[in-house]
Amino acid sequence: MATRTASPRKRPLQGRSKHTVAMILEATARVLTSHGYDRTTTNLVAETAGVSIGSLYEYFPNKEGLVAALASAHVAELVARVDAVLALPCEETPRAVVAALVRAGLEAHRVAPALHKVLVEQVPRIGALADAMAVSAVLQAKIAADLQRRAPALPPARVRMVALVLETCIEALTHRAVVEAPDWLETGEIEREALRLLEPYIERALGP
Amino acid sequence: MATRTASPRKRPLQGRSKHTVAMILEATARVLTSHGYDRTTTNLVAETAGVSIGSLYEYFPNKEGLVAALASAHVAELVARVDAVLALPCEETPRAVVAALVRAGLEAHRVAPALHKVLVEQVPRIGALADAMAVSAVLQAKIAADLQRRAPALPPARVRMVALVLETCIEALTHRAVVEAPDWLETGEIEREALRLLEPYIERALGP
DNA sequence: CGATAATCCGAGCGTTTACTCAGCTTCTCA
DNA sequence: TGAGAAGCTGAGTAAACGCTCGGATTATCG
Repeated sequence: MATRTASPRKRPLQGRSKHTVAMILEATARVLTSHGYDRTTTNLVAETAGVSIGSLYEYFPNKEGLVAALASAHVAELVARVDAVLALPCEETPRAVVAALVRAGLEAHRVAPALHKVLVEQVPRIGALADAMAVSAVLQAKIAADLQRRAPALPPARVRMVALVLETCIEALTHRAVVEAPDWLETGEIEREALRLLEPYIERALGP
Repeated sequence: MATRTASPRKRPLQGRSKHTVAMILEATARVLTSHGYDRTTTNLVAETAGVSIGSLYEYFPNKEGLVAALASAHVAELVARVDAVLALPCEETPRAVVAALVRAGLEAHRVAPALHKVLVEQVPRIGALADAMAVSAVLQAKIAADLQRRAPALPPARVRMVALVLETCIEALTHRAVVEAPDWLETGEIEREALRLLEPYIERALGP
């Protein structure tokens, strides 16, 4: 079983192996959503991808590595979206920024709700997976920095708390929508309600 | 491995066996917090409890059963606390009810934050565990019913949405505090901030 | 073309671990 | 007090599954 800490593996150089890696990741996502984390075996992933188990282990150190790759792709996308929002000009009202953050969180989960559900509910947050899935701290720091920039007068401790609340609620509402009612992701109902919750909060927190 | 669906086992009748079961559950909690879910083996639990593995399987159908017992105890406590809050007289303001709900959520997690952290982060929500850990829907229904009682004029769909937001945010903030800053559970800082967020929201939602 | 590197293959090894069972000990109660 | 019920024991079983390894196949390039 081993569970070694993600040892370095061969990197795909030729187009052939790049394709193989892509197939493996795609298969991982498919197996994960259809079988769940526990019943996802490396052999099944390889078979589903149409490659041999040996090839799989050329590029991924272990089962964790497969899932971590998917998770960090998602995390990277989310971070990118948030960065884009926080690059908005300083003149934007806090409401607008919050609205954009909510939208960013929701957009990032529209792609593959079923996969996200498995990731959230079944994948144990330990080892490499823990790091891969620990976005919240990063996002909170980014949001806090941005808030501080827009409201320099506020004490940093206060800003951090507000960032925590914002990030926590956006993530929670997004995930609830993903796991309990994917429809609401489409209709935008969750988005509207999140704003009803967070806009007054941010106005009071930053405003006079 | 099997993973059969929680088959019925012997129930502890004499005081001796009741004590054994208690020891096993206590050991489960200890091993869970110190080793994590994956590294929690039934043999280790039995050893830690000071009983034989055979005795363990007299009372618990499988590994899931152990964890499910802990989880549903926690869930039962939480539900009881929420029920107590919702039994408050109708004259109470919505703010007061929300404050009480926040407090209930936080109180229920003060007992064993480390255990809750493992339960939330590492235990896969599948099979028996899924049921055991699916409180949110139940709580939302209870909260919705109460809100409707206090504001009969509101459309049911709207009430359900508000209940979802309330329950989601309380749980999320509570869990964040548990896993990221158990201190804030004690200081009451999280509680105050949660109210700053939720009181304006509920007033607008129920009010004129 | 020949040589070297990159890629791919898949049977099977070794370990882990949930769980059983046959027999022993302790309790209950008529 | 003794017979049956309840409880306890722990070495052993069986099966799952992650992962390796020796070797075949294909690409790259002088």
